[in-house]
Amino acid sequence: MVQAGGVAGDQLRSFIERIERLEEERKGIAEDIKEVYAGAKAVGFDTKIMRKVIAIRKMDQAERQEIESLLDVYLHAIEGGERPEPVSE
Amino acid sequence: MVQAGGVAGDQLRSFIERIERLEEERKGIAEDIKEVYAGAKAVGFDTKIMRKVIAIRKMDQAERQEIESLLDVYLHAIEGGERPEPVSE
Amino acid sequence: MVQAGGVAGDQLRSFIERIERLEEERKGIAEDIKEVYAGAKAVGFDTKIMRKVIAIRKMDQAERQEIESLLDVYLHAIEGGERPEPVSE
Amino acid sequence: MVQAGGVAGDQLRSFIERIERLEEERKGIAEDIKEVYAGAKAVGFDTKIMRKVIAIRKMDQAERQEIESLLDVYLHAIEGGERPEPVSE
DNA sequence: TATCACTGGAAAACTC
DNA sequence: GAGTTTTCCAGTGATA
Repeated sequence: MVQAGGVAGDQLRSFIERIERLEEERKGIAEDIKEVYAGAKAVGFDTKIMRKVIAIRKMDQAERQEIESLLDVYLHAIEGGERPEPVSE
Repeated sequence: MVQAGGVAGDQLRSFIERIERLEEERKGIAEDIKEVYAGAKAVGFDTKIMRKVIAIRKMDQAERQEIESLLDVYLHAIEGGERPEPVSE
Repeated sequence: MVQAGGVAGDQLRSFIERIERLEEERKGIAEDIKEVYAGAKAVGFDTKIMRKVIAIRKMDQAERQEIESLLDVYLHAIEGGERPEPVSE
Repeated sequence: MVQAGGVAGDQLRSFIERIERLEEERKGIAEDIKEVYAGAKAVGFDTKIMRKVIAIRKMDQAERQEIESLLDVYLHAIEGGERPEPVSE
């Protein structure tokens, strides 16, 4: 055997290096974000409020997606004949 | 010493039993919820859709709370003099 | 047109509200449990171990129920006049 | 009155949108990482161990950087003509 | 039964 | 350095 690991070892190394590269990137982006916050703070904005605003916008977006997925489910149910219409009677 | 644990043991036992009782309750409620879904399904409703609706309503509520907390932070910031008004200039 | 929210709508609304109420309760209990853990931690207990203990007791209980139900089956078989085979193996 | 959304508003909006874009990117990378782990798992590697390996390599790297920076300081001191004390302790 | 999403706890990161 | 918030993963429970 040539070296500890052999082919499996090469494969493992490849996976790990890919992850490490991605984590580097992610770290870089995290720093960018931090810098933007710092810049905003430097010109007088309250970063705590900014974070809240961003959180709310994120929730909005998530909700919109949920509603769309609801629509999908609903249309699918109609096709399937689950319950004829929401309002019969 | 009378028995393994003594006073500390009694205390621990008490904590654990309280938790177990609460978990029983929680389990009971989970069963109730399941029953309600079953009842709804029995009269023809699509539980998948129901779950979506409930999830969306939950998100609405969470968002409303986030907005209120944003307001709190905002008012606090004004008092603190962070940034005079959102729109100066 | 009856309007969205006819009888079926009322029924659906009722189901959903019941579920939401139950989920509220469940959430409340989850908070209670957390508080008990916090209290235990405050007086020096290791909550991680406590969780293990509770998990084990739960398994024990499940086992006991298993045995009891086995016993029930066995006794019913006897009452029914069938001659149960002696449990071999 | 300039209207909510004057210059300060534009500036704020710009900050927030930049952050949101960066968070999108970060999210994408996080997903990539997850996929790599999934791929590794699929061919039989233990991701838990992989995480450990990566953590250790990160520590190693931090250590190496520590050493290099120490070396830098030392070399600069030499160039500057100061006579560094031999590293004692 | 097996996949699928979700909840809850543990760990990590960031802020102050 | 402490405290709070995000992030991550494992366990649980629902659905098909």
